[in-house]
Amino acid sequence: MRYWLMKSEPDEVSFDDVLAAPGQTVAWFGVRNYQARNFMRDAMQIGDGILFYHSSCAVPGVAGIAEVASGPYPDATQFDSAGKYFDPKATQAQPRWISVDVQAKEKGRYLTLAEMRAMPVLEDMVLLQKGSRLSISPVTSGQWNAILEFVRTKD
DNA sequence: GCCAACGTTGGC
DNA sequence: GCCAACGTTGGC
Repeated sequence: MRYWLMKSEPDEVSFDDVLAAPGQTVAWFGVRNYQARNFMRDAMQIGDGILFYHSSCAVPGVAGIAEVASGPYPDATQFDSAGKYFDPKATQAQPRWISVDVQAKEKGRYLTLAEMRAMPVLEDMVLLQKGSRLSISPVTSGQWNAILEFVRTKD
């Protein structure tokens, strides 16, 4: 059982979009970074915890709690020549990019990036390191517990 | 829109 | 294999 933070642009897929999806589950598509891909392919297990993070928006932060709901499988968007995630070097026989399914579990208090930076327990988070841009990053159990406690706090 | 930081590409 | 140029990310 591991924990992860996964970034999504809410204009594209927000946490509410996942909550509204059938089974509260969506395919995590569009990862085009090898390190992030390798986390999905090699390290993620069904049931791992996910911090669903909203990036590139007015108030970036953790929007909800989710869970890994499938093993890795080829990301369909790499084969769509009309789409923005098309990769001409990927083939059906040798896919380059993968997806996992993500299921929304719990929506509580929104934890902003600014609030995260103010929490000493989170100072070592990969997300908060200078220059860090990884769209999928590991989270320790200590970081996870602190964030879960915040998310479950009433305002 | 700016720009720092990072990843990828491609010439050599 | 080096590294400059370019493209992307993502906060502000």
